[in-house]
Amino acid sequence: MGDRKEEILEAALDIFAEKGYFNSRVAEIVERVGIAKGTFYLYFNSKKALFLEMINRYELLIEEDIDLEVLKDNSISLEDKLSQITKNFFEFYYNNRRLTNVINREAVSIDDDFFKELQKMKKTTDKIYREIYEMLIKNNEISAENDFEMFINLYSGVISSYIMRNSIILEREINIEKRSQDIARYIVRALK
Amino acid sequence: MGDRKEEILEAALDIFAEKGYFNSRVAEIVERVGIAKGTFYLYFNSKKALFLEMINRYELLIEEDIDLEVLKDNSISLEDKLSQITKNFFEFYYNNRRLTNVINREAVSIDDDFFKELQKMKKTTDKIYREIYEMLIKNNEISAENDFEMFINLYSGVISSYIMRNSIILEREINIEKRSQDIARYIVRALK
Amino acid sequence: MGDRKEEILEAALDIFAEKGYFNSRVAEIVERVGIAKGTFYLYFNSKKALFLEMINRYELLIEEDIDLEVLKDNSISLEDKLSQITKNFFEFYYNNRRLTNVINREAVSIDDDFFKELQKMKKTTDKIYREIYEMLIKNNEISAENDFEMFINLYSGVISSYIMRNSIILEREINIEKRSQDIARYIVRALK
Amino acid sequence: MGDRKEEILEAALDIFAEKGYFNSRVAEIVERVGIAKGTFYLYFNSKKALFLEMINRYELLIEEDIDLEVLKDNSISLEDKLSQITKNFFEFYYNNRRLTNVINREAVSIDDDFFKELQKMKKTTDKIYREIYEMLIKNNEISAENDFEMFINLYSGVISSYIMRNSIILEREINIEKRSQDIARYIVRALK
DNA sequence: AATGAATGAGATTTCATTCAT
DNA sequence: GATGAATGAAATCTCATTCAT
Repeated sequence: MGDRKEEILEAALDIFAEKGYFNSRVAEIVERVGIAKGTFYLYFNSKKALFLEMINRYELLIEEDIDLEVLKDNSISLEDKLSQITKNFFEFYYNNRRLTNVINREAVSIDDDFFKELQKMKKTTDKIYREIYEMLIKNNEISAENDFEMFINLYSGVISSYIMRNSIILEREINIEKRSQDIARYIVRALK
Repeated sequence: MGDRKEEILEAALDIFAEKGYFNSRVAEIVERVGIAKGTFYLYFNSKKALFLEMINRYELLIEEDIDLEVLKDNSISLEDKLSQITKNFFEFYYNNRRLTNVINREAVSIDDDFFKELQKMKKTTDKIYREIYEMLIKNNEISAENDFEMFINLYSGVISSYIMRNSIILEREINIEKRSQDIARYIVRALK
Repeated sequence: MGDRKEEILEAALDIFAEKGYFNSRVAEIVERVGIAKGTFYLYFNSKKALFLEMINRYELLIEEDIDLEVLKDNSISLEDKLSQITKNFFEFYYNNRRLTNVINREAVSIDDDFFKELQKMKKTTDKIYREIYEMLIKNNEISAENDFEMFINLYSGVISSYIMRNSIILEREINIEKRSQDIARYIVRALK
Repeated sequence: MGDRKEEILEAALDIFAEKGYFNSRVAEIVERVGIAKGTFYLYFNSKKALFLEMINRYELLIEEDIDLEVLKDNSISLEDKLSQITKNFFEFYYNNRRLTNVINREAVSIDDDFFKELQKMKKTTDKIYREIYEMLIKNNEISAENDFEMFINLYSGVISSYIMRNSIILEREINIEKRSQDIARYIVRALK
């Protein structure tokens, strides 16, 4: 069954979230799943391959889950648009918070293969922010004098900051609804 | 001499910056310094102790280098104040960019000792942002309805984002002067 | 059907010839046959048992295929007799060249069970050479002062050398007809 | 000390001679030397690297130990020349009999790195036989109609055969002096 | 203070074999 | 007969750390 693979990924994520990739042992992962060591290698060629697949799936998830349709809706205000997308980001990160943490943590670990996979992911998120930016410019919702670099750092910066500052203590909750509105309001004020 | 210790820290930073803490070997560090393995342990109790000292020193550096005096100067505008402090942050990060990268990277690596050290560092930077925030509130330079959480995420978020997005490719330069002014302007607009 | 067993032996020989016994995996063998791993163990108790059977069959083949009848024919010369037998050896080795290579290669691998099986094979070939030797001595075709040890080393040595020197590059062809005549001529000259 | 490396090579040879390369474990080698596992890897990058070095040293030994000077001495007969060289070969193989066995055994193990190293060795021995062959042809000591391929198979064949037939039971002794003379006599008779 | 050979616990990975279906 | 997922013992190799010199 393909479920066995999912079980391994799930257990690995638990362990990685708890102690980081480098401090996690294949022995612990298989113990948590309740399988033999050899079984692990039926599903993944190596511990590294498992992590690469994890990152890869995360990337696909982002692409799928961040919905930009709202940008095209002319009946709602800029602030509401950004608020909804921000909420979408927060929800995505919240729903995948362990994975988000694991990847953010190990993110720049210098290993050529990780680096490539993470660059791919960066491209994906950059593309999302660029779409938002261009839609806003096109509709004259933000001033054309704001360059993209400024926009992405301001917008993704505040979101990341929320995520990361709160990720260390995972349990600490953010009021997503309110914070999304706040962020949208500030961004609009800053960029209009 | 005490210089020997500095040499080791310097070499370790080179290696950590290049391949991350976990992928770096004590063997490589001592080879770069040109000393024997045993010598390393005359100066540090362990590889981990070296890294903890590195983080600790970084923390002291921040406290020393970020100058908040400008906040008290009533002759200059809010925007200029923030611009100067932002520039101060950028310059600090730029001057210590390898160390900044190394620490950001490994920052959340879950190991109790690292965790404690990094929490201490977080307290230090939080304290700096809090001082800025309170000064601004006290002088009515930003609206009192902005809570600190919002302020720090917005402000430190955009700075971190600039640092991290550009850190991967270290050579890529930011126009610090201009970007500091831009950021200050946006923050003021957002929070006034 | 019994064919299944032959298929496995055939595939195993392919793989052994390509990478040697120790570097060959049961997984590869069954994959080549297109059967499941479990099926392999319906036909052989172990990977080793398969190899032992392979060696055993080779031994039976030699006994069957090397035809010593010509030695009894008084109408042909010593040289022609040896030439025909030599040709017979070469043809046997050529027809079973992968198997010959595999067995020569692993031949002395010290494992008690292999050792026993290979000793049995050595006895078989020694017996053949001894029959040739005794026939030649009996018919006064070679001088009685040549001892068997000398004979077998000279005769089997030159044949083996041809086989092994050319086995590494399997494609390289020997002109069997001519080389058999040459060898016979030299042996006769040397031993008469 | 470099002696430690020699100790490891010596112990490895013992074990390889006893059970073959593939059946030997690094654990056994280090146990025999009386060192820790890690120590092994200070001297050799891998088990394979150790074996490659072993083969390489053997090759250098052959080149050094087989003395062809006698061929140039016009005061002695062809038979005596060959006898002396044959004795030289036998003595070399006898003095290095465990190594000879190990290498012959694993010789054709198909692994690209072994293959390359063994090809190098084959070139070395071929060169020695070719020098002998050409000296003999030049001095008209053997008939020019004998081609090199025939010569090397006949000559190296009988020597190898003696070595290999007796290697299985290592203790069995050959009367080197007598057998060298015999072989020389036969070769001369065969090729004159 | 400095050395560096030696350590050995422990990590990842392999693969012949089993057994419930 | 046939399957193939699962096993787990055992192998190779790593590397932070020690300690006699």
